[in-house]
This record gives sequence, structure tokens and C-alpha cells, in this order.
Amino acid sequence: MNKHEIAAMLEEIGTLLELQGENPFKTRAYQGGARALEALEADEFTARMAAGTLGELKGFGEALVDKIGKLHATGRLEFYDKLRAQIPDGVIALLEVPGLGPKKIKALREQLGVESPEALAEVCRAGKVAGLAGFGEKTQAKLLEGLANRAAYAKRHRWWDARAVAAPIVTALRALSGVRRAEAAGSLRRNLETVGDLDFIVAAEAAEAAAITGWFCGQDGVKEVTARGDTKASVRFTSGLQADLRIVPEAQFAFALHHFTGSKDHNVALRQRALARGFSLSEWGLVPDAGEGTAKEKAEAGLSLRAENEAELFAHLGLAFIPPELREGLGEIEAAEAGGLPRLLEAGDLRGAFHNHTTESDGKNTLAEMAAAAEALGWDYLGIADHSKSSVQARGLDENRLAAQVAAIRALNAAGTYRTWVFAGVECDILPDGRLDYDDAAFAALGLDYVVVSVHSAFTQDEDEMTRRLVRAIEHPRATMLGHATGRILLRREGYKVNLARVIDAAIAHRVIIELNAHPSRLDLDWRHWRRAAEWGLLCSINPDAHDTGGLAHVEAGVRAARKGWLAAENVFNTRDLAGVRRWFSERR
DNA sequence: GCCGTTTTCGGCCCGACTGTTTTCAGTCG
Repeated sequence: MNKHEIAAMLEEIGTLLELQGENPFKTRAYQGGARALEALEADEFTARMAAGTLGELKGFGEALVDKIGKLHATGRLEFYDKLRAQIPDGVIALLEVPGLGPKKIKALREQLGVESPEALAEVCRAGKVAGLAGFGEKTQAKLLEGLANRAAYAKRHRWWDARAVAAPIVTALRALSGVRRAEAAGSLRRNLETVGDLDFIVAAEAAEAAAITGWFCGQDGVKEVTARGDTKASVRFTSGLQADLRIVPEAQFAFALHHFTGSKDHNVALRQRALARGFSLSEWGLVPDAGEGTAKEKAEAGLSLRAENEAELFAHLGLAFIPPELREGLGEIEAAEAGGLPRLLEAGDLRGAFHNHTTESDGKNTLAEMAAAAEALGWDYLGIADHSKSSVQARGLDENRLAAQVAAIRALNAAGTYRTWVFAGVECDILPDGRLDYDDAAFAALGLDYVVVSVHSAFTQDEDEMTRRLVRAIEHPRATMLGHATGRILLRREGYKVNLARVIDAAIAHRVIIELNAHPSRLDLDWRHWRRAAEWGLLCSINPDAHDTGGLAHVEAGVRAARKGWLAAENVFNTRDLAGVRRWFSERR
């Protein structure tokens, strides 16, 4: 088994143990092991398994190392098989029902024999649930509601879409009377590629809180208010998206914003760091650990250290400011302590972008319209890369049409109509055997500035075949950059199977750039790979894959993902100036 | 199950809200 499969299995063991009512800390140990495994590069994992040094890493104790070893070697684990046999699939599905956790599921199984969502709906309708100890009429009704909307409630949302919902809410909150500060927190603020729900943190006087929660619960699109207290409210929109609001005194805003930005792993690590220094960290503040009372009581008694902003909070713990997108518990605290955080890429660092389409293939705007839009964005250059001939579904260009487009681009530049320089490229299909879609003579005759190579067919090849295919394309002397490296479509389609470590190695060896496709549904290559890949020397290009003028704005989603991948401006090709890009292309031709 | 300058046991981050309860357990983040 590879590390992904093993991590998935550890995660499942955690869930199964949870359902068995196991010690929650044991459950967490398995889930922590799964995350730590995912964060490990495939090569390092393989090396450590061979050398028997996995146990040196934090989070991998004797028991986990033993189980991971068995799974790695044989793909089987008796412990898992026995556990799995005790818990039907339907019981696992029950965890998705809002309001149900391990304890309630255990009670439902033991007292009513409920082992699936369908069975739960039946006993709810029969009124049997309300009679159980710890349950009541309201719980029964909530469970039925949750069951009916299970699919919509469990759904995640693209970062781009979640932000479109959140941005006007933040604006409106800031405009309310008594609101001093308001921010969106959570995975949205961390720039995670998909978002489960929205979190809003507001600083206001306690006297204003009722009016603020009132506005929040009554805003357009709210289908249901799921919780409403003095300082917290939760609503569900008709789209199924859930949003939480927290109101705190201004002095606690930085702590609350940090707390609700997460991630959970980051918070746990930071709290442990605080404890080691004699402090307890919570959304209420940073208070001395010693003495009677809860953290909240101590904060209200004025015992918290003061922090005007998150930077001061981190400073109290001896750390540099950690940007929200790095807070995933993946080494950011150690880096902040050692002064090793990168100066992250900013949206303003980009000077243009490659991989954009026009009406010649499947785009909706003409070459001139795209150039005008790029100029309006202040870009120094724009790369046009329409589809190649094999992408028939996208009206891909054959040699003659592509030659005509190159000529049109040269003419546009010569006319000087737009300040933005246009580069002539192509998004060239990588054929199933790894050859490119044009032969050498055609490439020589076309005189393209650059070539993006991408897979658009035969997605179902096995990992070896797909890896060889991509590596062969990368080795082609005309290849400038690799497009959407895994072909994934967020929330809809997994990427094709490919050994990314080998693809990345090949790209570095052949000076081929790998794209970070900035389309909100792609964000491919995933941010999780970029930190290591960039350290090894891989160059990134943030490409919007725009199919119309509005699509150019998607570079922002790409910048967010790049920041999440620890990338600095020097790791990103399209931060270079026009002369630098020309130089790179001419050296590659 | 993991971990250790409080080190091989006994902790493990912390608080809000709901619903069911007369003081709290369970869920959620």
C-alpha cells in the first residue's frame, strides 16, 4: 500500500474507534497519524519505511509504526478487518447527520437497532427516538430535517464561491451600528480550496450583540437559524451552506479571529506552546495557566496579555506572524520560531499570465478582447494558448489555423494597440503515448513563443502509464510548461493517477515549468505539493485557464493557493518582467 | 494511542450552545 491508502485506512480506523466509543484521544492519535502521513513526501515515506525510521517523527508511536509497517508490506491489517466487521457502512453514514455523534449513535444502535440513515428516519417517523433517555421531541425533529438534507448539508463549496457569499456579509457587518471590526475566519481565510462553512468574527460592545445577531439571522437567503445565543449565532442558507457568527469584546478580537481561523491542528500546537510557557490560549485571550478559574474568567478579570492584532499574539509566544494560509499544522510554527517563514507571493506581484483561450478554440472572447482585458488589469503581458487539434470537442487548432493565430498575434503586437504584449503559445495535447499533438516540423514552422502541454484524453491510464506519458511530454524540447498536472475537478472528479514526484523531478531536470492552474474548480497542481517542489527548484506559473475576459481574474484564486503552498514571488514565473519572460522563452526555443 | 526539563503514568485545547435536564451530556468547531 502507498502512503495515501494507508493514511485513508488510519483515518477510517479513527472513525470506527470513535463509533465504538473508544477514548477520543486514541481516535485522535489515528487521525493525527493519517494527517502526518499525508504531509510526508512519498519519497521520504518510502525511505523511512525502508530504514525503519518512521517512529522518529512526531505522532508515530510504536503501535502506529507497527500497523503502518504491516499495511505497507502486505496491504492487510487484521486489527482493521476485525474492527470493520463490527460496524456496518450505514452506521458510518450516520456520523454525517447533524447532531449525531458517537454517543448518540451508540444509544440508537443499542436501544433501537438503528444501523443506517434509512433505519433512523423510520424510527424517527414512528416517534420512537423521542422516548430515549437524552433524546426528545426536538432532537427527533432535527434528525429528520438533517436526514432529509444530508446531501446538501454535507457538501463543501469551492473557495471562490464561498468568498462570493462571505464578502458582502463582512461589508454589511462592518456597516452595522456598534461593530468595530469584522472579518471572515475559518477555512475561507486560510484559502483552503474548498470550504465547509463560513465563520464571521465581530468586535462589538455586549449591548449591541443582540441587534447584530438579529441582522445576521434575518439576512437574505437564510433558510434556518440553527443556533442563537448572546455571542454566537448559526444559520443555514438555502444553498445548504452554513455560517457561524461570533461576537466578542474588542480586546479579544485578535484571539477570537486567530482561534476561529484555525486550523484545528495549528491551534492545538499553538496552545501546547502556550502551556509550555505557562499560559493558556483560547479565543478569550492568553492568560496565565496557574491559578483558579477558567480561561474566560481570567480574561474577563483582565489577566490576558493584550494583543491588538494577531502579530502581537504570535509575538507573545516568541513567533513571527504566521499568515492564515500557512496555519495547517504543517511546520509553520517551527518555521516561525526559526525565522524561516517565506515572504509569500502577493497578487500584485503578477505581471501577466499564460494559458488563456480565445474564440479560436473554446473561449468566449476574441484575441483583441482578451488583450484589452489584460491591459485593463495592468498586465505587462498575456499568453494565448488555445487548444491543439486533438481536442476536437474544444475546436482545437490544426497547424494552419494556429499559424494564422500566431500571425494575428504578431500583427496585434506590431500595431501597438494595447500596452500589454501578447505571447503566442498553444495548449498542446499530450497524446496517450506521451507524444505531442504537432510534429517537429510543424513546431519549427510555427515559431511559437511557448508551449503548454496538457492531458485531455485517456484519463483512465494506470499510474505507470500516465507517469511515463507526462514525463515523455516534459522531455520534449518544445515543452515550456505542464498544464493542470492531475486533471482534477474539485468536488466532481479526482485527478488521474500519476506519480507526481517523478513528474516534478523530470520538470526540474528539463527546466519545464509546472502550472498552478488557477481556475477555481482546478487549483492544480495542488498547494500541498508546492512547498517541497519549490525547494527542489521547480518553477511555478499561475495560469488562469481563462475562457473569457472575466476568467483572467481567476489568477487571484491561484495566488491564494500558491501562498498556501509557501510560494514566494521568486518561485513564480509570471512575476518576471517582460524582458525576463522573453529571455526564458528564447533560451528554451 | 502518543508523549515527556512535571518522563513510563496520567495527562491529552477549550468553550458555546442545545436539549434534556434540575446540574449536565453531547455535539460542534
